[in-house]
Amino acid sequence: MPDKTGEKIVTRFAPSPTGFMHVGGVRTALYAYLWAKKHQGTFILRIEDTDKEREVEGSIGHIMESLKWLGIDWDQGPDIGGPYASYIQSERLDLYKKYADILIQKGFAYPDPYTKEELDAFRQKADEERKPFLYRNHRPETFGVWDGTKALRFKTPEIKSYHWSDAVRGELSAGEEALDDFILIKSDGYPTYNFAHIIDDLQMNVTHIMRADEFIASTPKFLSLYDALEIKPPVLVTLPPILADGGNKKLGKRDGAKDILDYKKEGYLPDAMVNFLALLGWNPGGEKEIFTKEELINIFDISRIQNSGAQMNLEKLEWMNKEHIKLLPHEEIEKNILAWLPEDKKDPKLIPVIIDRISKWSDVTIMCEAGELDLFFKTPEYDKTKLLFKALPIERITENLKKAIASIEEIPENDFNLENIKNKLMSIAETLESRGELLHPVRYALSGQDKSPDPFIIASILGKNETLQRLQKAIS
RNA sequence: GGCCCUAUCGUCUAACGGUUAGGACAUCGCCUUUUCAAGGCGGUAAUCAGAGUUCGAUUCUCUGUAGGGUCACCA
Repeated sequence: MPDKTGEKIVTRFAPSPTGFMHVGGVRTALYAYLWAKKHQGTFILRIEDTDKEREVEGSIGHIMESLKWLGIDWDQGPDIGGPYASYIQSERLDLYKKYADILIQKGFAYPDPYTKEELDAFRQKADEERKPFLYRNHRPETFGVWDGTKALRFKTPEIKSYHWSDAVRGELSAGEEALDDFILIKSDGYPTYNFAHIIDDLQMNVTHIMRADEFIASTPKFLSLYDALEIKPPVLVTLPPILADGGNKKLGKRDGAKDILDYKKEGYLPDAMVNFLALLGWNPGGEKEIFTKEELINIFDISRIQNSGAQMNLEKLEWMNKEHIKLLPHEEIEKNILAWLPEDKKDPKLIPVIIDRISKWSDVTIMCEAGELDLFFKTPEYDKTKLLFKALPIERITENLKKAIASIEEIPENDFNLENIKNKLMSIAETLESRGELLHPVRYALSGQDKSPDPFIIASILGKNETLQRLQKAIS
């Protein structure tokens, strides 16, 4: 491995600016980042904007914002520059032209004489014959000088079966059918991904290419180009696909893959997202599952990346986010809950009832919208028959409630806290046949709801005065 | 159709020839101060199928099956 020979590890994330980023892209970026950082190497952000048709305005900013949110910081990139600037492919056209000329000189590139219609006809014929379409079957005998108005094709030097090694998948191979004369430079002057990424990785000294497994099929084409250029390819690190939640289809934008920043909007923690994505397709082998970003950098290892696809699992993400919330200092948790509470409910006293009921910050909003906190702000209207506990007569319940009122009145205003309320109420409840016959009516009288936090915490939040008023109302 | 990749509980995964096949999420049950949540404890649940190699296969080989990728002037 290059890292053992002292060669500096250089990885890159090279998205095309065609819209938002989803978890698939983010995980590719994350693995590249973790591997570079683990070796004090360099992580590059490069924008592959060679398809002007598909480009979406604002994507680059969006991509950078997404990575920044997650703390995936790049050492070289479009905004901060670096020794190989520019990091935007459309600004590097001269470089591709230079290498295109080299290929032409070597006799490994030629202008494509066909029109789109002719090409489509070839393709259709191959399709009808149930054969793979191979351009090289139609390669012209002789070709003229490339003047830039036609597409420039790569003339595959040798048609053969390729065998190569992948850091994740091991030994891979493909038949000759995988080799073809692909386009290096399009007729609009922009290079294709197939050509540009190889030139860029070469120039930027990239040592490891993290990529999705859809590129396995075109690897022989790349290898053939490396051969023509007489350069050694970087280590290929093929990542397993991320599958849509509940299915076995690869997660993609058409399948409802979400913008990674939507998770931010929903109140997921970046560390939780990083942790979750790191473990989706890789794992360190132990039984520990909660890791900080720094821990991940230390233990990440490409040799333990998974071969097969992994389903995106929202429930596990939520669980993991909750675990990461628990890691936060208490003040931090309170600050966030308060921030997510609507203006009319920003009361620090509510935090104890909220804190265990959320797995992400937006759950605070959901709780509010469901009216779960309303009972703390207005005296509830309720069905008095529900005060009853099991089949006990109303007289017995009233009697219990009176005892509760009496005991609560004994608590001094200044000592009206959770612990004292609990002690007082429990001391009475213990004397009864069942604790429920006191606790249930009290809880219901205070909350007016079938489901609510326990009576002690409700009372402590309501305060002595309001607690007594509600209990009085129940027996009146 | 050609070429290629993949295959352990529902899901994410551990086990790099010998384990009662382990953990986590989810699920189910019980417990804890009534309900809900949280928490604790416990349960159900998997090696795709068939051959072969081997004293012994989840693990190695082959075949089949299933799923996926790819065959663009997209990346």
